[in-house]
Amino acid sequence: MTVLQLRIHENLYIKDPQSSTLGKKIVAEAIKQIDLLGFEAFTFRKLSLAIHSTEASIYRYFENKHRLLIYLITWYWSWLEYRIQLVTQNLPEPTDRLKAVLKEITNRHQQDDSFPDIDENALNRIVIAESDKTYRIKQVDQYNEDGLFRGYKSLCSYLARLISEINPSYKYPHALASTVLEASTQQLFFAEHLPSLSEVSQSKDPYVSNYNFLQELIFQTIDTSA
Amino acid sequence: MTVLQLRIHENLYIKDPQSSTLGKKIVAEAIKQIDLLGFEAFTFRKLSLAIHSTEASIYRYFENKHRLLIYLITWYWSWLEYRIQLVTQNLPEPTDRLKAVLKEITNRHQQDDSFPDIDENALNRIVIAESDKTYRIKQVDQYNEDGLFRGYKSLCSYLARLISEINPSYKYPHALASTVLEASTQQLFFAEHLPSLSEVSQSKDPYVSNYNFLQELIFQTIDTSA
DNA sequence: GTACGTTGATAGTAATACTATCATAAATCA
DNA sequence: TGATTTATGATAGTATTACTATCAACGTAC
Repeated sequence: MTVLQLRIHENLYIKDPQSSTLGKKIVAEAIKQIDLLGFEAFTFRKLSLAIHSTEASIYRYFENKHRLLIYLITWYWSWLEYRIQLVTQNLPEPTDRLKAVLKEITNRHQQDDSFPDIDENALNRIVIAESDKTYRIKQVDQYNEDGLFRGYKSLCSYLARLISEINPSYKYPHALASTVLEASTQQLFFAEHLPSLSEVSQSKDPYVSNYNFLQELIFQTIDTSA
Repeated sequence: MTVLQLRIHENLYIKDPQSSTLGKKIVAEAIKQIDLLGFEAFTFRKLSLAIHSTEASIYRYFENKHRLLIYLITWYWSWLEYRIQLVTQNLPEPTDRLKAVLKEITNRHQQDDSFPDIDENALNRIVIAESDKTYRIKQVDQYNEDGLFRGYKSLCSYLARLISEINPSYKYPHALASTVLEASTQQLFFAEHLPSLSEVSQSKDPYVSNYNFLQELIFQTIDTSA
């Protein structure tokens, strides 16, 4: 299988971690540790010890641990968009495309051999647990200006365009798209940790149940027959 | 106007801040500072300086700043539920009740004279900016066991019951309730900081636009005519 | 073979999130 | 009134974090 690389916005790193062995080790181990410890308890010191490197070296790749998190989450959204393109290529009907997109978004992902350095499954868990932390910060406006959220915004506007294609008169395609995207991870988080907030928790396969919930939500909302 | 008090889960504080002058000052100033600085930059040291007290004294009320945040956000959800009860009292039709509830949830709140110590407007901004931080933590399961999220869960299940009343066959009342509750603050956050993620940002009054978006979302989703 | 770029080693700093101890003033109770 | 809790303040101290700075060593490229 061909090994691929995703282009990640250059403001997210100081030195491209995909360009060196150490960079790849930093990213791979960061995914492991954030998944395991949670973002708060994760530190560059722990990371440096695990890969037998130093804090100073890691700082040469990432300005701080928060930018590293945004880098990882952005990588995930970009990867999702790439997979969505693959999956929707041969679907002429926008309705089918939307369903396929939702399937992909709510999928419990396995290792993607096109990107051998990244553990997509662990990254998926990180997205579920930590993705909000990318933008729920005081500096959100500055970060946004610097283009750090383009990965997420790109995916969201793709979804919004698809919604508009199906129902051009629907007034809130972007709001619906962002709501569904957010809910897609939120409901899984609730299912695991605050089960009384979502029926998804009672299902044998929460991922499938999540898909059903969101599919109904989106199609009912933009349904023109009403 | 009668001055009221909300009962907040006792695990959220060490000593009830509503029981003393210092306690009230801590809460009032914390709201000001978190609103102004954001939760990350907010510290007990800054807070203690502002109210001419000491860190040690604040620690006698709250175990740490995170629990103080949960206390504030819980206060807000409980207050919302209290207001919702007022507003829905005389509405026999569940459809009218749901609309009134949504109006209340999406309202840009003003000072409530029944609670003179709390700046509801600032607290509303804190909820929009920081509410996720209450539960997006590694200790979420322990916190949940300790009952720290009952305020939010109570509001969510109220909404879910209302949804079920309108459409008893709808399969995801809690998931829809939590999605709408989350979206109600999220969309306002996006409108202000990441406007391309929501049409709500383009409206003259984002609060009204947010209401319209959510109202349509919820009623279309549980509509039985389809 | 030299120059440059990458990494490692080490040290240091300001701030944070606490914990502990003791003194003092005020409120409570007998 | 006097004794005793109780609440707060004052002060000090600690481990950890999130960096920044400097210099040495190593390998590669020209």
